[in-house]
Amino acid sequence: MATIADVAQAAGVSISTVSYALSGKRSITAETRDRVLAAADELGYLPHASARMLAAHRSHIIAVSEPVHPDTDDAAHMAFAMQTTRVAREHNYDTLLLVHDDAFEGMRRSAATQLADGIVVLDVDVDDARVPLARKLACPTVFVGVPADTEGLVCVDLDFEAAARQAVDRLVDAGHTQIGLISHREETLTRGSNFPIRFLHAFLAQCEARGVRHAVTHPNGHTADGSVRRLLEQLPGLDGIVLNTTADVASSLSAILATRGLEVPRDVSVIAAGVSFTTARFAVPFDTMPLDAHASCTAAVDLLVQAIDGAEHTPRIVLLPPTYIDRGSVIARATPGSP
Amino acid sequence: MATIADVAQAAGVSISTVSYALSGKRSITAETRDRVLAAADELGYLPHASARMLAAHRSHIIAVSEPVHPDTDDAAHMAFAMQTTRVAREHNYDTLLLVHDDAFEGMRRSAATQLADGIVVLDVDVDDARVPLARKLACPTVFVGVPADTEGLVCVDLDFEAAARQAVDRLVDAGHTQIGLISHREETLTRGSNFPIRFLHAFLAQCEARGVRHAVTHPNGHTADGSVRRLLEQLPGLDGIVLNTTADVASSLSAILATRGLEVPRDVSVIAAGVSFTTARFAVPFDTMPLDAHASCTAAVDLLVQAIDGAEHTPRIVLLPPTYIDRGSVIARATPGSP
DNA sequence: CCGCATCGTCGAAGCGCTTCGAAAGATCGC
DNA sequence: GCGATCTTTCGAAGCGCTTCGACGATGCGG
Repeated sequence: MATIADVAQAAGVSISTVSYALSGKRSITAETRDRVLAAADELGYLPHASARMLAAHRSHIIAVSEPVHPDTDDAAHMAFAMQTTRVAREHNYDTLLLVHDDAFEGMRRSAATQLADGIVVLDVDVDDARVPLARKLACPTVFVGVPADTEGLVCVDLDFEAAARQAVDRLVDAGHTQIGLISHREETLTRGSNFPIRFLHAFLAQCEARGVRHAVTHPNGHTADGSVRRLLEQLPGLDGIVLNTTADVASSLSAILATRGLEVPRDVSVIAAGVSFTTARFAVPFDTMPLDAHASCTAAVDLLVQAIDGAEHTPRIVLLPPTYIDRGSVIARATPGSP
Repeated sequence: MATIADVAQAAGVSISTVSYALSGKRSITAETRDRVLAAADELGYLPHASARMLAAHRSHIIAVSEPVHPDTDDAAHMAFAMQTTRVAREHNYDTLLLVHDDAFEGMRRSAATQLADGIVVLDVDVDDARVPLARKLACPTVFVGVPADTEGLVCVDLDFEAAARQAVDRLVDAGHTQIGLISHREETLTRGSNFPIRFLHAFLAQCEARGVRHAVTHPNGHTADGSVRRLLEQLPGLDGIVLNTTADVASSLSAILATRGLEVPRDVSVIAAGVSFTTARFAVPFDTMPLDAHASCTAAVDLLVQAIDGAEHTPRIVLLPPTYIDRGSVIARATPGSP
């Protein structure tokens, strides 16, 4: 491998001149620069990565922490990791993949050894162990997803409130008249993230605004059993359900509706909004408004690179507009009075 | 961040003593070593990654080249990348993820800058551009999958011949009497990889050995159209099909059989063997014997780490025993004469 | 025509670690 | 009891790069 010294010799200049000619950090005569560039090209010179890292105090590597939660599916994981990698390359960063147990331990390691300049935390849990870790790491970190306690963090996530409004609008526009929201469990609302609460409030507000009958329920177990019962008590003519809940509750919904002779979408339309799991593999796939991998990873990497480059890295939550994915679980209802 | 000098000072020894105490590369008195370890622990010392890389001429990073071919699905990609990462960690290596275009360019870059100590090439194409690249890179490389020209390469792949034999055995054991093989296109056999040929020979040999009627056909387009016609001409009572072909031909099979009133598995059983794509999402999912991510990535990383550590890295093809994945496309046939 | 910027280039000092050779003690045989 | 040998530790030389300060050369105004 050619070193910078080889290039310097070939171009008849000093090592520092080569460095400046290649980095452009000091002015160099055009003629000299061309000679250096030609020599570098000739020799196929590429700077030795670790030497550069050591001297420049910068690795140009971003760590991607990706535990593989059973809730999310592999294809979704891949999409996020890949997007992060793709965007990172555009900023001239490589990505180190940290999976499973190493998603946690690797964060500590790559930060402490200064292997990574920054960290992107994927597949964030409400009560994620990587949150306190990130706080004490002294390494720029961006979360894709919002945990319960966001104190001091930079997070990118779906705009929950917009998702709630859009879900209500979809149903109302399609002629639904009685809409139920299956939210998170009570405990989650009280001691967990404030995002389920914000979703809930936006849902209520939008239902009021559109003048549609509605009801809200919180599951008490891991199925939608009680929730469906309570919704039907309040809204006997229930024809639309919005899900902003956990994967197990959501996946049980179709079967539970079936026990009451209700079928999706024939009798009830369903939209899963602001959920982090995929609904594609459900027996009946639901329309959903997920966190978009492309948009969120682009935003996350942009924020991270800014932070690494010393621009501001103040704690904040960046909310991205939802994208609606139609899987056929919402159909138009004849409005009362129509044929 | 604490440096080795801090540890040395705290332990009251020289820098080199700390280095040797931590690496174990020279003998150090137990008492001294304990003092050093205690000091390192106390200070939370972890060696600076790039300094170590530079001095030791080793990055402890493995690059994972993963273009994302449309043929393979995302979940499969993820499985391979993750397994590679997991196994690499067990050897104390981190993985750099190179995707899309960068799967190629990144290989060159990470090898030339000595960012990576070795490369794992995933999702290998028959005629893969990364093959000639790997040859001139002077960086240990292992392919997971077998390209057409394997000259000078280290590859890990499925044992095609065993897969062919096992496919025939399955069908014969389940009472099938007329088995057809849909192989690759003629051109592929003549100028491409020799693995389709080896599969074909093993298929023929096993059919002879089991004394079952059989026929072979090569598709001429991108569907199984002509192949099915030719097979039925030679075997009017065709009841089993083995696929060792491309994704597009395989995915067209069910529909083409349907035009002749044949249904899988009611009338014809199907096994896809030694194919690199997934059949899980086909309208009718086929039983398959794919390259196992866990086994192949483990083997690949083991080989790679050996090569990096200076043990032998002689070109070779490592073939792994196939695993049968049952998706219900093979059912038992009543043998002639049975009720 | 001299002093003072300005510009382009160079030399050298690190960055934090590994590793070689050697020094200093300890141990042993004769 | 003294040289030979072995053990344990140290000092210093890099690894290949970035970057700071300095230096000679040029251009300018007074």
